[in-house]
Amino acid sequence: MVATGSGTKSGKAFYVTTPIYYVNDAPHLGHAYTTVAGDVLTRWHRQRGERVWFLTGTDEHGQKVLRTAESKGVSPQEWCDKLVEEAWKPLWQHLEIANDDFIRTTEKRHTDRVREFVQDLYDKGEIYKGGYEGPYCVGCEEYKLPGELLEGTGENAGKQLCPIHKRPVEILKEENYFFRLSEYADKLLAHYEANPGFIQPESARNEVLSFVRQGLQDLSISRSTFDWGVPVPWDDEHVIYVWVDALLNYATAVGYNQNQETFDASFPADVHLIGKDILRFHAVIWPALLMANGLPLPGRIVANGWLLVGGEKMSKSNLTGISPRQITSHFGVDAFRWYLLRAIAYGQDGSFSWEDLAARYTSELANDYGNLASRVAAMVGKYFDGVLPEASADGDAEQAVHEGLAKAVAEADRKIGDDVEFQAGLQAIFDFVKQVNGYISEQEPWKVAKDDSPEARARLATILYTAAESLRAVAVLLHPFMPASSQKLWESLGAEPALGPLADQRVQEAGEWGRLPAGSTVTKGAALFPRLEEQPGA
RNA sequence: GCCUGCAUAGCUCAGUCGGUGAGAGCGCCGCACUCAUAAUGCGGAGGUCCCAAGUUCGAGUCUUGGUGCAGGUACCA
Repeated sequence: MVATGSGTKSGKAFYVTTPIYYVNDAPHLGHAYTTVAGDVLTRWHRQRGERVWFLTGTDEHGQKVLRTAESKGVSPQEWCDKLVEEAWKPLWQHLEIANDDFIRTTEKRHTDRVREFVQDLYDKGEIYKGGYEGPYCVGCEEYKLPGELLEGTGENAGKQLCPIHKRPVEILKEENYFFRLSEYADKLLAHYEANPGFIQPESARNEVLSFVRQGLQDLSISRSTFDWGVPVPWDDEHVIYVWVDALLNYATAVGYNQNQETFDASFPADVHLIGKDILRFHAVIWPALLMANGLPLPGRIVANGWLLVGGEKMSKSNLTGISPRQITSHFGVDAFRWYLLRAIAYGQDGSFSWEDLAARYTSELANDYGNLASRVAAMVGKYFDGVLPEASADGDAEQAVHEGLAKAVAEADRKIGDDVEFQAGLQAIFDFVKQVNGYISEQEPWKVAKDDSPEARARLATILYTAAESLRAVAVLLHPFMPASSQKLWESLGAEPALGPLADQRVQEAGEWGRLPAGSTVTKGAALFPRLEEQPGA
């Protein structure tokens, strides 16, 4: 857990969540994608000086976990403990995820509050006991909708068949508790209407709109066929439906019904980051539950797309592809974090490939960015003995760089901090890197260095200061994405003695020209992103 | 089946209200340069804008049909 920004503002924290991941198996690329996005978003806001709360965690109840545990011959709690401690938490640590809390739905701080929340709804008349009767497939172990059934033929003539198992379904009846979701359709639509940015991206919003416009049915929120879950407070025969249990983590983790002060300081979330597979739960059921209990609604739900690996969809049921650690062991954690948000427009589906990562790494990280840092540090060392000189001869070329930086900072802050569009923000930052490379090539400091006249020395000093000061800003802007390499650059520029720790640098001030003082000690360290020659088979 | 969205250079994608010869990055080819991680800068080649018909003075951009792909069609999560 990492400390939040020091620039505490009065009022509510900027509260961001990832989904709590279902611990049926080890984390894969898709989980890492959403979690990295949340980490970058919150790190960005911390560097804006805001108080931030970043929550992630695990969803541990439900039939699937129970079954998996049984098949492994352990209790579900043991199974969850093992995965959380040996797979999930270590991966987030490895990826430098600076979450402020990690909630597990099996924790007492969660389960007690869930029971209270559901009891409240029950007391308010939002929950009623009802029966569900419908066609049930024994093979699938779930109810089917009448519309998806097939007409039987031959020996099954006249019967209806499960579309998957092609076996006759049985009509089963089960008693359940239902939440009056149907009464919230209009209220939800009104909220979507009044808050156009509530669901991002636009395509996700449209899907939710068309779904809710068709009308909503009440939601069964209890299960009685298995017991791995939170018992319904007034009826031990039932456990609370895992999704209701899971969604409530966003409230229970920040002190719902436990610590009003903490709760008010965080809740509701400003941004719920999710994968589009769980859009409906977050954009429909979750707000309805909050409305029913008189709680405020989140700022927005931002859904990311599918990650396609080798042309195949990456999902919880399809674990094909590459593990996060395989990638980081070759390219490093920074490059991994950067690539996910650089290569794919957040919200759209995107393909991940080893080849593309290798190509972008070489071109953008090694050649453009890393090499820029390298050439600048080398020249300050060679021509000024590693002491950053003063810029005393600014001209039009320098002015263009100053303006380019201001523009890059404004664009990046708007795209990343406000719009949750990482790709566009990174684009702005890397366009600036390209501009600085161009500036150096045009100014040809290595030629200016051959002239010993005072005028030439002043020009040379100005060129190198301009380049180094540009890098200072880049280190600040890239820190949320690539903490380790940015820190290396910060040290290489000798920025810390005068400016303080990198994590404390404000994005708002990153574009102010001249922050890195002349006299700073510039050292050329190891390459930020060494070229990777091999093409190891994935 | 029904609903929605997408199909633009080798690859990944941008193309606003329809209008001068269709764009970017990467890759490829050439030139310049040598401070730097054989890096950088400049230039070039490369496209029947999925197919067909239609509206229009004019369509990648609108309409209809077709083909292909993706997603949704609620309580596994």
